[in-house]
Formats: sequence, C-alpha cells, structure tokens
Amino acid sequence: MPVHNSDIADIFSEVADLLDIEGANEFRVRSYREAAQSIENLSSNIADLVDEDKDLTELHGIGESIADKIREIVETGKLEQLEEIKKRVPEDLIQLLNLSGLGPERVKDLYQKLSIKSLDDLKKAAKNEKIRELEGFGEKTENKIKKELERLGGEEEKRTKLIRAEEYAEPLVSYLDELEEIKKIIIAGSYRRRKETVGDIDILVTCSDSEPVMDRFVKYDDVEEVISKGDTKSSIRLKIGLQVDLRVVKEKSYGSALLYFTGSKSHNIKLRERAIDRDLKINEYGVFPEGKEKPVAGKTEEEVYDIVDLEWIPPEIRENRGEIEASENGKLPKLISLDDLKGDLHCHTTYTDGVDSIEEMARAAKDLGHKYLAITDHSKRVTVAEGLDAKELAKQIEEIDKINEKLNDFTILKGVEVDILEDGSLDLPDDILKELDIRVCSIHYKLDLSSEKQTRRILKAMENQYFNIWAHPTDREIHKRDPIDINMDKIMSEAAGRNICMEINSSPRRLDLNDIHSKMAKERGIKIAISTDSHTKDNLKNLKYGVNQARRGWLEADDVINTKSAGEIIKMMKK
DNA sequence: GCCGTTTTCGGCCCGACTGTTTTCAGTCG
Repeated sequence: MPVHNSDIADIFSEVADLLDIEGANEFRVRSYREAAQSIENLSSNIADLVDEDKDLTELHGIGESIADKIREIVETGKLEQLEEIKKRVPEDLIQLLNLSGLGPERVKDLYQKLSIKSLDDLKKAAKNEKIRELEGFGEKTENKIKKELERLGGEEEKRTKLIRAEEYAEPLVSYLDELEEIKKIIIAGSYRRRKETVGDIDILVTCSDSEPVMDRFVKYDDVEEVISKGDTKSSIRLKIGLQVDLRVVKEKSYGSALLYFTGSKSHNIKLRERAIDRDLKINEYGVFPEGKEKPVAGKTEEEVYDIVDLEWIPPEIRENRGEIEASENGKLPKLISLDDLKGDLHCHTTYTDGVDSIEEMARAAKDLGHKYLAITDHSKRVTVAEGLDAKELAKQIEEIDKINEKLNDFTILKGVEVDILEDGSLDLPDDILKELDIRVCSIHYKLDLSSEKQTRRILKAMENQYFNIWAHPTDREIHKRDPIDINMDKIMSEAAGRNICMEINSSPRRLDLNDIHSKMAKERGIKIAISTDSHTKDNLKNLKYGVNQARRGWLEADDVINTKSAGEIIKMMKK
C-alpha cells in the first residue's frame, strides 16, 4: 500500500494537534504543522523520494527529526510517536478543535478538569451546565459551545467551492458598496487567490467612517449570526453557513492590509521574516522601521513588496511554493490570462450527453470570441451518455465538415473523448481515431483500481499513438469523489516523453488537474489544455475557472496549447 | 522541531475581538 503525501501530512497534523492539546512547546507544534503543509504542497511523491534515498532535509520545514519520521511512515505505514501520544491524549479531542472558539488550551482544560474525551462527552457536559463552572469559562462560552455543537452536528466543516462563494460574496459586496462612506471595497483571502474552495470570505474596505459600514454589514438580510463586531473588524455567518469577515483600514494602509488579508498565511509569514531581516516590521497597517511609528510603505502592495526587495507577486501564486524566491530572482512567471486562450478543446453535443447541437455549440463558442472548438463526444463504453461507436463518429465527422463550410473565421475541430478501458486499450479502433483532429482520452469506469493497476492502465493507453490529451486526469470531484490512486510522477514522465498533453478541466466541480499537479506538469515540460468539458452552451463560459487553476499552477501562455491557432493544434496532435 | 551573509543557540509573524476578568488569556485569521 503506497503512502501518499496527504497521508503523511495528516499524521503530522494529528501529531501537532495532539501535542498542542497536551501543552507542548508551541514552536515545536508549529514545526509539525509546517512540515505537514510543506508535504501537502509538494509536487513530487515523497514516498518516491524516500525510495530514491533523497535528502529530505532539503525540503523546507523538514529537519533531521521529521525526515526520520517520514522514512518511518513510508516504511511501516505509521508513526510510533503518534501511537505513543495517543496513549496520553485521546485522539477524539482533535474533533473538539473544529468548534469555533475552542482551541488547544480550552480543550486541554475540558479534558483534564471534566474528563471530556469526545464530542459526545462535551455535549453532555454542556447540557448539564458543567462547563460554565470551569475557571476561565462562563455561561456565554458554554452557550457558544452548545450552538457550535448543533451547527456542526459532528460533521466536519467543508470549505465552499469558489463558484458558490462568488454567488454569495458578490451581492454582499454590492449591498455594502451602496454606502457613500465606502471608498474602496475588495474581496481578499483565498477568494482573491482564486483557490478552488474558500473557507470564508474576507472583505476589505477603506471608508470615511467605519461605523455605518459595520452597522450595515451586520444587518445584511442573509446573516444567520453576528460572530463579532468592532470598529475595524466584524464577522458574520451567512445562512448557508459561510463566514464573512469585514476589515476596515485607512487609505494609507490599503496595500499592506490587502496583502495581509489576501494571504496565504505562510506567504505572509515569509514576507514578515524577510522584513525582520531588514530591521522592518510588516503588519496590516504598513511597513515600519524598528521602533518607529511612521510607516515607510503600505499604500499599495507593490510598495510593500518593493521595500523587501521583491517584485509584486500575483495573488494566485502566493502559497509559499517558491514564489518569493522566484520574485527575488526576477523569475516570476508571466501568468496566463483568459484572453490568451483562442479556443476550447473538450465539449459534448446532442450526439451523446450534451444538450446543444454541434452548430449551436460552435456558434456559442464563436460568440465568446473563440476561434475554434473541439467537439469531443463520448465513446461507446460510456453507455450512460450513449457514447459513439466508430460508425456514429464517422457520421459526426461528416456533419462537422459541412458545418465548418458555413462558418467564417471559426473552426470546429473533429475530436472524441475516448474511454481508456480497464486493460489500457482505447475504446475505439485506430482507423477511426486517425480520421480525427484531436483525441481526448479519459477514464470513466473502474476508478477504484489499485495504484499499481491504475498506473499500468494509463501507461499502456499512452502507448497508443492517438493518445493526445489526458482529460480530467485524476477523476476527482471536489467534495464528492477522491482522485484515483496513481503514480503521477511515473505517468507524467511517460507523458512528457511522448508529447502527450494534460487537461485542466474547467468544470467547477472537477478542476482537474489541480494547482499542484499543474505546476508539476509544467516543471516536467508537459503542455496543458485548458478545456471546459461543456455539456451545454452555457458551460463554455467556465473556461475562466480553468484559467484560475492554471494561474495557481504557475502556467504561462506558452505552457497551454489552446493559446495556439487551430492549425497549429492540428499539427501538434499528429505524431 | 526548524533554521542560520552577523547565529549550531536562541530565536521563532502580528494584531483584533471576546469573555472572563479587573489587566489579560485564548482564539482566530
């Protein structure tokens, strides 16, 4: 059973949480958290690095001790240290940390003084009004715990998909913006970094007077609960469960505040450390020389970066994944933008499970400013979509030729989304595949094969000369389906060697490849197709979500094939 | 536990809000 990066990261997070509750040195706890994050952010498979006997301490946040522990986990599947800690601290206490308002100190108190070991214990103690009797706790705290228990119902809180967050954040911003006191208003946080999911919404405001802004904020129609309200900071929870934080700062602090509230946290910490090296202090109000109260920068983000000798870094890559070093060395990527894309390379029509005809799809794409659209209906194995056999596909090819004659300055590419069967063969014979301009290959069945079998399946499929683009490579669906288990390192090496492209599927429920894998593909020289996998005309607009992901993966126009013309793409797909 | 163009020891990002306190610890982002 191969050990995944996320397994190792989870173990270290657990160690951190339990040590924290136990009252261990906070910096030691932080080390485990940072190691976990560092591993989570890693593009290559850490188990492979161990097999290759690489020096793990070269990774940021990983020293001798944690490197040993990683090796132990890879070799034995578990960490003895964690088993030991669990003997001292009940592991279910970690769930208590999910309740807003409960941190390690309070959880420790609850455990030591009331023998609370689980959410159930906590529920009972709250019901019997035992918690309010504890020193440092009170009636309000107890009530808050009760409320939180009810709200979460034992379920782990899920982050909200970006597209859904947009639906709620934008009207709220418009509502606030009606106030004449407001000068600037912007959504910061992971929303601005265009992360696929957001934990909450952070709104930053500059204004002439904060009082009416805060008042209006907490009176918003969709508010379920006011979590806090102050002069410069207020938090609410919307009825759908999404938390929104509002921060008000002065105009002269706008840049440093925006930087701070955009994050990521680890990016900011890196910047602050950099400032300390220069005898400066960065906070949300500006950049201050040691001991001075007058800021030397802060009005714009550029100013703040500049004063620590960095170029401005686009929000999407502020994840402490090497962007600060790149900025320092003038090596920041020139990130791709939606305007760079000339067309879309994956969609479906009424031939299979799409709802619009070939011509309707093509005209809609043209209206969006595209120069081409690849029609890639399913192959026969995908029976739920009534996938096409060779004969039906031949008929579609003929129809596309006819429609292409009618269209000016637009090309419909003849394609298919051919299924990769369990044995690694493609679902249609070569003699029909060769008639096409482009072939998108993907898996829809047997997603639960072992890593070894699944990897072999894809590697085998890639031997086919008509394997052009590997679509929605991991088959994950956000919050719904885990990625398939594969050795991505190995497959990407193969793809790179065979000039096979990989897809960033822009469907908001997929966004597959994700940001980390996109960056990994770029580093290996693999070209990417950003495609919508549209099943309706309207879906064609989703391309922007794929671009978000591509930007988060450091992709530049040159890394993405649909920045090229239709002619160039057809040429690239012929091998 | 990690890290190092002043360090192998002594630091480790920084501030707002809440509730329980009478000056602050805990939590959060």
